[in-house]
Amino acid sequence: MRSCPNHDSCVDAALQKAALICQKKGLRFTELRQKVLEMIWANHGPAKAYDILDKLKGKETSAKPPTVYRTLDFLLKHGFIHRLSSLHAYVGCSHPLKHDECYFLICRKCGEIEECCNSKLAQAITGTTSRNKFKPKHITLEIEGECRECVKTK
Amino acid sequence: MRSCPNHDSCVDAALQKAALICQKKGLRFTELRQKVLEMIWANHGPAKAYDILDKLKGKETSAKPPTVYRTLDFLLKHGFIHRLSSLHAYVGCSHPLKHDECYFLICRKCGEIEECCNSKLAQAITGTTSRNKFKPKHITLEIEGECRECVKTK
DNA sequence: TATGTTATGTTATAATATAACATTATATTA
DNA sequence: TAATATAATGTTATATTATAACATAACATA
Repeated sequence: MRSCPNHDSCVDAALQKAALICQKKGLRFTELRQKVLEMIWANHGPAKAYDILDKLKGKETSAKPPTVYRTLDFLLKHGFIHRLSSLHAYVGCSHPLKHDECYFLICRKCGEIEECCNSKLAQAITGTTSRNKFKPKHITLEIEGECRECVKTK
Repeated sequence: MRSCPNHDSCVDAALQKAALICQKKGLRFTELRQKVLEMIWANHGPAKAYDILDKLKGKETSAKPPTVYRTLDFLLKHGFIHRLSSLHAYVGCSHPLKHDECYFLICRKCGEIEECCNSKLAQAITGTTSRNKFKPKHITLEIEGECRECVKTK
């Protein structure tokens, strides 16, 4: 992980945050959900549903696609992860509860994904939609390219 | 089509534009490519690959998935259509050649898609990426919600 | 402990997309 | 114009992503 020298603490933080939020909201943070969230947080890159499935199978269970997709739905619904449409993949959310709309910088080279929550950008989007009298419900903004580090090491 | 009183001319314009560009660039605008582009332009909503496939089959051919996907690739590559990641669908581009990055307002209710090329928005995105020293290669911005018309007719 | 609710298991299949190789059509140039 | 190269399409097979539908198990609450 380029951005985090101690990734374990990164994962722990995410899991603890999720546990806390679940507690507050009266949601059940089951072992399965924990495991899947942890797998997604295994790195800051995109996690694919069927890779998660394979890992789950490896661990013990007779996991099947619905096992994974239902768990992903739960995690998505409560803002613990995001779905990256352009990649058919999922990534952990670093600030669940704060806000819904997140934008992503996706590095083609190292695969790292940076969440990027920029108020100017948010404003520009709102500006566009309101000028069009369009009522936004969900925004997908995924910017694919080369990250800071990878640009350096051409 | 809410936005175009005479949609036929809309389709014709798109096809003519494409034909012209192909000619200039020395690309072959084959019958298949024309047909597929026309099908995508059949409305201003998202066109799905397998729906196109079905229509093609209906027409005559022994069309198969690669037939469609290869044609879509061609149309995408040369900017005649856009892919909407969040919908697994494709939509005609109303100004091929002008620029690469287009943003989309996707109406949940009527399904209409508006291309929306806003320089402020483009600037905001560039601002964000450059602040992050991120070199963007491809931008996916899809805003799902309710369009002007559908908001009215609640 | 009975009951409703939520979560998970299970089977099957739908929907989206590509790999790999064969054939046909077109363009080029000898 | 025939030979050759290139681009387009045909064909078979399969990979990848995702959901429907129904069964069972776990948990929360009365």
